[in-house]
Amino acid sequence: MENLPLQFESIFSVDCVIFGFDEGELRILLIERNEEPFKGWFALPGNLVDNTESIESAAQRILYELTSLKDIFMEQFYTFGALGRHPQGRVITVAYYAMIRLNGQKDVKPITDYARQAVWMPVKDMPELAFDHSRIFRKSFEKIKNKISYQPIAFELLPEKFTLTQLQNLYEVILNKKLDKRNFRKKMLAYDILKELDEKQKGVSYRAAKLYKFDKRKYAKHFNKELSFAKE
Amino acid sequence: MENLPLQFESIFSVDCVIFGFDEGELRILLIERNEEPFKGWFALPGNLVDNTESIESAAQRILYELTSLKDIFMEQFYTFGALGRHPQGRVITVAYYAMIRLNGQKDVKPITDYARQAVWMPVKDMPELAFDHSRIFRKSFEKIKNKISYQPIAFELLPEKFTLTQLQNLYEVILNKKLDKRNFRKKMLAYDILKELDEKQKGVSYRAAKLYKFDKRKYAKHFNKELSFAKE
DNA sequence: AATATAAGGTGTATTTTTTACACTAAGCAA
DNA sequence: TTGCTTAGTGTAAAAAATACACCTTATATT
Repeated sequence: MENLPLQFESIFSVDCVIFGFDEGELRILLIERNEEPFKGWFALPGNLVDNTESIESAAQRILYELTSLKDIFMEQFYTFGALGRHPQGRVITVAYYAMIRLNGQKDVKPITDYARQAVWMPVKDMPELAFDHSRIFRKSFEKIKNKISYQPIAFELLPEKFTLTQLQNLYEVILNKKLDKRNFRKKMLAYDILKELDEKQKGVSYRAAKLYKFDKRKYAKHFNKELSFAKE
Repeated sequence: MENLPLQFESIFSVDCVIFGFDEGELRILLIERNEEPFKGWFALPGNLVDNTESIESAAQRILYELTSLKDIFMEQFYTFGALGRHPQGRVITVAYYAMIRLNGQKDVKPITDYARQAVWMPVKDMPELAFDHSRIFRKSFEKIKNKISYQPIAFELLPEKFTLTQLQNLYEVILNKKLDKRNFRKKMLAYDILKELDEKQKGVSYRAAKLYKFDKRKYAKHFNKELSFAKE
């Protein structure tokens, strides 16, 4: 952090891993590149950070330009700076992830013509991505997998009103394992962060389930405390 | 990650938060700056990353130049890129932390003259640091506090042979709370990552305690599995 | 109207983990 | 030998995690 020339330039970028959940499927938001290198490849939405903006606001701006999504809260999870990661030179990228609600369809359309399209790609169908984006994606996935185990972040992916079964499905998809229905419900309800609504599912061809809402206030109360050794 | 000029420059830096534990006290490694800005202030060891080195190796090199420490395994924990963090312009810093063993004294001497000295500063006596380094330090401390709660990383700070009481003291210092002796020992031993030695403490003016060693192989075995929801 | 279908919803017993809690043992020093 | 200081130990109670199976309810089908 020293010996600086009085003026300097920087090449930083941000890349965004945006998770969505739809029809029981976990998806992430990709763009199809319309520029070399990797023209025609899928990539994470990402671009260069200006020297006049914070990294966070760059992430917001870039995500908007490439997908039309606005006001998404993203969390930084790792910075990638290996030497060979961009064919044209040294680029260090700060990676962010977010989990968002796909109410029916969120329109995702690039505003610049620099991405040909933006798509919600099912995680299970992920192609090889441009640059080292596959690696970035894998790291983000580990991150949320880990985080969901001790913090109920999964709500951010669900519609505002959801059933316990939907919630469980989401956990099962992210953790990639079956969970016991009774134990799952017991545990979730014991956390006391769900509000049971007087409403039921509609339009299903079987018995409709009760709907729940996530209760932010209670969540904040409970999940400031930590686990395991810190518990005592 | 696009529209790159064919050549470009970067101003990245790394900052290192190195934890040590000595005489029951948690310390971190600081340098006293010998250059403007913040000449005479204490700061985290850090400097600019060359375009020809990976961030990790830059961290190694810089730590060596400023403190003579070599071959320290550091873990990246956050990237700081707020606009005003360096008075001369935009600098994005990737921050690393490490926990190391202070066998008696590790010599810490700057090799460049760009730091006047390097010191092991007790965490409880920390002065306000240069730039936003106080903030970086606080974030690193939260990180290890959190991590120690589910992974026994504390061993890295202790001498190779240590007593259970020393280990407990360290936990207490990091977590900033008293732990129950019997429960602590029970839990630690139950993890089955300690090797009991046939040796005792020497040179103490009271009953000598048994010495233990950390068993890396067993550690690796146990701590690949995760907690809580992932347990089932 | 009766039946089939598909998911919703519920409880208990067992095991494991966490917590709370206090005294004796050993070694050194005076 | 006595006193001082830390080492070292066990048990009971509470809480949390797990394993496990059937009846209920809404809709669709005949």
